[in-house]
Parts: sequence; structure tokens; C-alpha cells
Amino acid sequence: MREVARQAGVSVATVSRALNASGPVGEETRRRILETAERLRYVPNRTARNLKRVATETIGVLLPDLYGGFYSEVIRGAERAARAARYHTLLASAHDGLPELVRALRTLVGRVDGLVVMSPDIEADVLRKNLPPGLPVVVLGGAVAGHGSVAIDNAAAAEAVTRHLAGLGHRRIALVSGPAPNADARARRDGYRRALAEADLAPDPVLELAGDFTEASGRAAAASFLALSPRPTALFCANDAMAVGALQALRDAGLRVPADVALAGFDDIPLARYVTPALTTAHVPIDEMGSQAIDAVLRAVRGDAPAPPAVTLPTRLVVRESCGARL
Amino acid sequence: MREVARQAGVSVATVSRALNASGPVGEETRRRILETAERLRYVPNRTARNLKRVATETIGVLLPDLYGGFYSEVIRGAERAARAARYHTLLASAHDGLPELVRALRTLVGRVDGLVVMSPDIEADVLRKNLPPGLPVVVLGGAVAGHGSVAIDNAAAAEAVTRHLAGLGHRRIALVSGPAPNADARARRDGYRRALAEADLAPDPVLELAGDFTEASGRAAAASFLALSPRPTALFCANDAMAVGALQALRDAGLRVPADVALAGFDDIPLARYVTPALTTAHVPIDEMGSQAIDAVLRAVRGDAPAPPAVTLPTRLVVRESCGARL
DNA sequence: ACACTCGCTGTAACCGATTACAGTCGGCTC
DNA sequence: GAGCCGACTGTAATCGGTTACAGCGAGTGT
Repeated sequence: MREVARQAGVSVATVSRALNASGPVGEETRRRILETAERLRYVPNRTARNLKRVATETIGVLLPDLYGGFYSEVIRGAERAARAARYHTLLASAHDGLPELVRALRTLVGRVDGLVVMSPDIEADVLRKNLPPGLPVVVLGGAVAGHGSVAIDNAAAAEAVTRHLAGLGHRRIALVSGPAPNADARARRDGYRRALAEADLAPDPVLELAGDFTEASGRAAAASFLALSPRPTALFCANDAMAVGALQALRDAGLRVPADVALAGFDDIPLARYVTPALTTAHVPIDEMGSQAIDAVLRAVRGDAPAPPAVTLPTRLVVRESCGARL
Repeated sequence: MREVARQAGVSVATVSRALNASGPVGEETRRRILETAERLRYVPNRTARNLKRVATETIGVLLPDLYGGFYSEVIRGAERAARAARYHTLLASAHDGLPELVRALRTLVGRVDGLVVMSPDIEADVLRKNLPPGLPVVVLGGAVAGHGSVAIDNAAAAEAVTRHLAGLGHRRIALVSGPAPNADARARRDGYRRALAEADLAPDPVLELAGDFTEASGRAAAASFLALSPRPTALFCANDAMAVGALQALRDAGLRVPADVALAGFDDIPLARYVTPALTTAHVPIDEMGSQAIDAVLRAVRGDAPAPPAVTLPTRLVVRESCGARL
């Protein structure tokens, strides 16, 4: 910048004003400055600008993982919203749980104007301890006191799926639930139980199979499912990845879906509509969760709102083929 | 930081040294500083540090789009490699072609230490004009003079797929190619033609259907395919997204794959193995392209190498069910 | 002719860290 | 006991922009 100023015969202040149109600059002077900058291929150093402006024009997006259709959709939605607002998206993931989460949080500070965090069972304390007070944070998929959140009603959605299965005449409906400590997983299980009670079906612990939201665990759970006697006629997986795994395992075992076993998932990841049979599932507006989270952060960043709100996005049952419902 | 220094009764220099372990600090002093920083919840401002260090510890990843399995994989690979090196990933996308590409390029400058760019037909000129000289850049999927690149041998891979089809006895093999100006698309078409020639099959312009790499265009191309008379017995789509679209359209038209029509794709996106029948396709190590691109940029950033190299990653034919080959 | 306004431009402070350099102090050597 | 060394700490320059403030000349009103 100094060099541009020198060659254009003006001061750096004038160069800055000319390039940002942030103050009065003589027509002739402006032209000369622009031309010189162009010739020198000068592009202002964003870091320096950010330091002075106390704003980075970027929002951090911290996810537990990047694998699978779910996170991809979140990222896509987030980037779309950020781009629309001329903000950037700084991506981070924390695979190894708390230690890496803390590390990621701390390295993000000062680089971002706000943060979207998704992490199973994130705690208010972790956030408070590792982030400067006042940094707008929106938690994805779980409310944390003092921060905004974008979530869905997991229990209601799971209840709707289970009710659908019951409505189709199934009396023994198994569940593959998510990892025990996970709040989403618990809520979905609760919804499942509620629907059973509602349909006057006795809850049965053996019907609740353990899973951890991975495709492999869905496959494993399907094996346990097959060992159940009498075998349940329906299987509800607490997310689509597990449902896809279960679908493969069931097929490998020679069972037809939905003729022999009705199968349902949760999330409606893009893949859900492509498998055969297409998966009946609870539709979660995943990309919208990403974009709304960004929007909420941005409102707080820009001071339009005191603090990001807690929003709950609607889900809906998507009936496809895997449950055998007449379409 | 000043506040921490004040409360701990030392200078900011000592605070900096204590927090970064970058110089000798008395045991007692260090303890007091750390404790004070903790109490004040002080986290150093990364922007300031970056300004002084002339490094941002982040690599920009600029993609044409974020939709679909392909880009998700690139992102995943890139983030993985960046995280391993303790770098961050700044995500950007340029949907609207050149204008937005230029804008993105310019806003990225000064925020990143290096750049991974993927864009159909990116030109050396655009890069040169909008980026400061010396910024390490790696182009994904197409070489640009003066920059590193990570690509695959599109023609060879397409040739292998086509040869596989020919080897299965197909004599009329149609192609759904990508958008005409796209270099990848052209190379794949060339490979297809080469394989035909190799198998002594006459090239026929009507067998080359237009597509644009989207699922919808695959569906549309399948319609044209069905109108061909006599109908070819095999359909090679220049990417998996189009193959998936074609698969749906063929099925909707009452045709069985592979019994009535052999279908092949290109890329091996995650979805390819999940559709029924699973897609025979050219496997492209997508996530590895992302990670290798980051690695190449990092080597340049760290000065281990003068400039990022041009690497070509191996592809391989993945035979699944959609072509009817005995497995 | 003088005071004032207004448009343009320059000087220098500042953002929040890092770090070169210099200074202090206790302990050792001879 | 003087000289030195090394460990520790502080002062201040610096990174590359932005911007408050001041200066300056030309035009305007009276």
C-alpha cells in the first residue's frame, strides 16, 4: 500500500480512501491511484484491515465430523447463507471429542465474528471457558443456556415415524437408537416410546437396540434384530446412516424390505431417496439448519438482535417405500 | 492482553512469552500470568497475531459449488489434511462463474496462506490478475501454468470404463458427456472415443448425448437415449450424478439395469455404491484430491518446496452391478 | 477584503499481538 | 571484589491497514 501511495504520489490515507470509497478523493487522484494499484496488482491485506476494524467477516462452523450426508448438507446451507451476506465460512471439525473441541474453539477465537457449533452434548461451561464473552454463538441441534440454537423437535418427529409404523399394523417395532449420552438420540428414543404407549404397545427393552449413528452400527444392529425371537416386523433406526446399514444387512440376510421388514430412518439425508427401497424417514431441513444458524449469528454480529434466539425448525414424515405404505 | 499484564503485574511482552512458551519466564511469574489469563478468560486475538506473523494458518478452498457428493468429499479430504497440519480451512464457492470467482479470489487474499482452487476452465490470467504473486495455489482437476495441480487422467479412466463395456460385448455404447467447455468433460469424451476406436467400433455422433454433470441432465439424456433407434445397449455417463439421474429415468421407463441397459458412471461418489444396482464407475480418489491439494499448498507455504508440483492421482475401474459383469 | 465553508489531502494514532534489543540482578570465577 | 554470564523482564518498534484530526487552498457571502 505504501508503494502504491508512493508511486501515485499521495499518502496511504488517500489510497485507503480511494480504494474503499470511504472519503472524498479528487477525481483525477482517484483515477491515478486505481490505475497504480491495478498495475502493481495490489490487493489490501485483509488481516490488517480486520485488526483495525475489529471484524473478520467470517463465521466459524464447528462440526463433530465431516463424514456423511448430514454434515455436508449443514455446510452447504451455512456457506450459502454466509455467502449471501458476504461473509466467509471457516470450517473446523473435532473428531476426538472434548480435547479437540476445546482446541478448535480456542484457535477459532479472533478469527471469526461468530460461531456455529454442533457437537453432541456440548456444555455451556466448555463454551464459556473457551470463548470470549460476547462472541455470538449458535448451537446446532441442542440448546445451551445463554446461546442461540437451531434445533428440531426430535421426540415429536420420532413419535411420528413410530406412529406411522404402528398405523401400518406393526405391533413389534424395534428401535436402533443412537449413542446413549447424545441428547438427540435420547429424545428420539423418548418419542419412540411415547408412540408405543400411545398405540397401546407394551414397551420392551429387548426391542431397543444399541447404535451409534454410524452405518456400521446399523448393520450390526440389524444382526441383533435378526436374532430376536419372535422377530419384530418393523425396524426404526434413529438416523438414516444406520438405516442404510441395516438395509444392507437385512438384504444380505435374504429379507425383503418392506415385504418382510418395514424399515424407517431419521434425518432424510440426500441418500435416503436413492437407496432401494427409498427410505421412509423423518425429514429434517438439514441445510436450512445450517443457513438459519448462520443467519442467527449474523443478526447478533450486526447488532440487529441482542442475542441469537432459539429456533425450532419443523420436521415432517416423508413416506417412501421402505415401510410398505401405499403411496 | 494489556489487562492480563496489568493484573499480573508484568509487561505484555512477558505475558506473550508465558502464553506461547516462546522465551524464558520465571516459574512463579508464569504461574501468575496463566492464572490471571484463565481468570480473565483471556484468549489471544488471532488476527493481531496473524498480522505480525504474516501468516494466517488457514488455507482457502474455492469450489464451483457445494452441492452433491463430489464436493463434499473434496472438502472432507481438505479439512482432514489441514487439521492434521493445524491449519484451518476457509471455504468459498463461486456459483455464478467468473464474476463471483474473481470476487471470491479477492476477498480471500490476505486471509489465507495458500489456496486450493477448483473451477471449470480456470485461466492462468484470472489467477494472476487477482492474486498477489507468490501466493501458493493448487488447482484441482486441471493444470494451470505456473501453479501446482492435483488431477486425474480423465481420458485414460473414461477409456477404461468404455473398454469394460465393450469387453462385455456391447457394440453400441452411448455417452452422456459433460458441459462442452469443461476440460474434464472433453477429456472423458476423448477417452470414450479412443476406446471405441480401439474396439473397432465406429464412432457415431448420435451416440454422444449432451449433459452438464447434473442429475437432471442425466435424466434428460436418458430420455434422448430411449429415443435412439436402434437403442444402444450401454450408456456411459461422464459422471455419477448423471448416471444416477439416468438410472431413475431408465427405471421409470420400465427398463431394467443392467439386463436391458448397461450403465456406467464416473467419479465413484459415495452414492454410487448405494443405488440399486450399484454403479460401475471409474473410481476417483476424491477426498485424496482434496487432501493432496492441501498438502501441496502447505509444502509451498512452509517453504519445503519452491512451488507446488503437478500430481496426477491414479483412478481405477470399479466394477459393480450396473453393467452386468459377472462379479 | 475578510471570514467561513467545503473539498481534498496528509500526519499520526491505533488495532493487539510478537520480538529485537537493552537493562537488571544474582551468582560465579579468578 | 571486579568482571562476566545467563536468566528474566521491560521498552518500544513493527505488521498493514483505517481514520480522527488538522492543514490548506479555492470559492462564497457580506
